[in-house]
Formats: sequence, C-alpha cells, structure tokens
Amino acid sequence: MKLLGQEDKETLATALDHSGQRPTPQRETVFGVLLDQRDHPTADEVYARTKSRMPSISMATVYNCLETLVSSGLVKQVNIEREPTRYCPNLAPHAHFHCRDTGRVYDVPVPVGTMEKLTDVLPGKYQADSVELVFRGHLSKGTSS
Amino acid sequence: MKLLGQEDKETLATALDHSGQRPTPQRETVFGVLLDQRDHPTADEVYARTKSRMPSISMATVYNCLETLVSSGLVKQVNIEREPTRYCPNLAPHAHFHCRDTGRVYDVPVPVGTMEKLTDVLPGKYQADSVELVFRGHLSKGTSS
DNA sequence: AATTTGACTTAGAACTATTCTAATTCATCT
DNA sequence: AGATGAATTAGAATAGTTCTAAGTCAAATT
Repeated sequence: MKLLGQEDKETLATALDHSGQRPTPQRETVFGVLLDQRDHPTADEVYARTKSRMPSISMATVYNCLETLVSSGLVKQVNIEREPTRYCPNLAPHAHFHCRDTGRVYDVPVPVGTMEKLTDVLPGKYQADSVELVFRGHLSKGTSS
Repeated sequence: MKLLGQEDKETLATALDHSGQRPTPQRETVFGVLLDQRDHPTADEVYARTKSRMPSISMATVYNCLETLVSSGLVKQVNIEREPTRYCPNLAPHAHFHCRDTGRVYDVPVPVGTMEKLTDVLPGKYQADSVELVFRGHLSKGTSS
C-alpha cells in the first residue's frame, strides 16, 4: 500500500491541527510508512522506506516529521537499550518484546487495565503518567517473521 | 565511606574471577563509588566521583570498569529514553521511576514474584529472560531528595 | 632475580545517532 | 502579486560511547 487512506489522512490532519501544525506531503508519507509496516523501524529505516516513495526527502525532514508525529501524539518512540530510537504508531497500551537474536521489537498486547494496574507497586509519592514494560529474550524456534 | 569493605571486595573478586577477569584498584574504586551512592549515576558522574578518590583514573578506564562490572553481573545498566546510561548495583528484581522534573531515577521495590508474573502476558513463542519496568512522572510535592 | 606473558589502563581518535543552523521553498493570507 | 511564517533541506555540530594503539603492571616462568 502506497498512499494514506482518507481516514488516516484525517486522523493526521486533526492531530496536527490540534497541536498547531500542518499536514504536508512529507508528514503524510512518513506517517504512511509507519502505518504500512508496523515493525518498529528506526529513523534510518523510515528514511529508506520514505525515500522510495518520495525520493527528494531528506534525513533531516524524516527526523522532523517523526518528531512532529510524536509531539502530536500519533506515534510513540520506543527506546531499547542504547539502540537507535524506533517508532511505533500503536497507540493502545501494550508491552514490547525485544529479541536478542534479531534485534527485532514486537508489540505485545496486554489485557485492558494491566498497564495501569502496575502503578499499584508505586509508593504514594510517585505519580506516574506513563508505564513502560519491556521483555527481552528469544523467540522459541519454529516461529516465523 | 571511601574504601570497599572486605565483604564487598570478596564479592567483587569472586564475581570477576567467575568471568575470568581480575580485581584491580580501578575496578574496586569504581565498584565502591556505585555502592556508596546509589543514585544511578551516569558514566560521567561515576568518572567524577571516582576521580576524587583516584585522580589518575581515565574516562576510558571508567567505561572499561563499568563494562567489566556489568559483564560480571554485579552491576546493571539502566537506560531510559535516550539519556546517558546509568549504573545500578541493586541486583534484586525492581522497577524504576524516572522523574520528569529532575531526571533522577529511583529504585522501586516490587513484591517478590511480581516481575516474573508479568511474563504471563507473553504469548508462548516469546521466551523472556529479563523484564524491565519503568514508570515516568512526577514526585508529589512535599517529598525530598 | 630477570624475562616473558598477557591482562589492564590510558589518551585521544573515531563513530553514530541525533540535533542544530542557516538558507531556501512553499503555502496561505492579505 | 507580495508578505508572512511555517516546513524542508544539506551539512555542520554535538554527545555519549567505543575503538585503537601504545604503555604499564602483576603474575608466571625461566
């Protein structure tokens, strides 16, 4: 899939507008890249994929667009160890699994309320507004992708 | 406290020996720095603190020592967002709280079994050998340090 | 006790992901 | 059409960390 659907386009426009920013072809294309292949690409990977759809785009713009998308709340950054930042358009609360063999990062859905429940371990003085849960390990063999 | 106690020295020697490495004055001093002030210092901070006890030490050696301690299992790295890596000699399973105001990182003790239990959300093909739980937010006012 | 060996330390260069800068382009508003 | 300001761009700069190559040191061997 090459272009952003009408629905996604409106999601983007609304979210950007809400944070006082404008939809642009570059932002739409980058957003489309993230929606099309949800494998937590790095900025480099987003750049490569975006360039194949819009050859004139620059790395700086990719970083700018990603930052814009993050600030508008449409995309989340995923940082694991000291590896390059990855980008994730999955807005539902979820955990991540980081495969030591391939370096790949997988979304792990969690039952509703699970992430919020975790804050129960926090002593009262800590007011958490975000919870991050990352597993690291291996995929059992016989699994693909 | 300036020097490593006999007990800690033996812990260090044993752990290093176990991974085929040697205890050295630099490694002992860096380890002592981490044990003395458990505030998740960055390499820069460890360097500054170590230098005040052993002025001739170099940044490269601090990185080397930290890496040695990590590889021997005595110290854990704590990575939050893209901030500099922090170092933590707390080996018990625990979570972290990252204060958005100060950037400080706090250990959050969790009930025995809690971290392990989290792996229940993982589909079978994911074999986790480590679980990382990080909260981000603010400290309610009226609390110190 | 001198020599060898190999691990450890060190200074500085190199690397990499990301951010910054300053110039240009572009769309919108008068 | 001209002005305004946001967005894009190339390349320079930055920062944390790792690498390199030379020097040091302690233990093992002669």
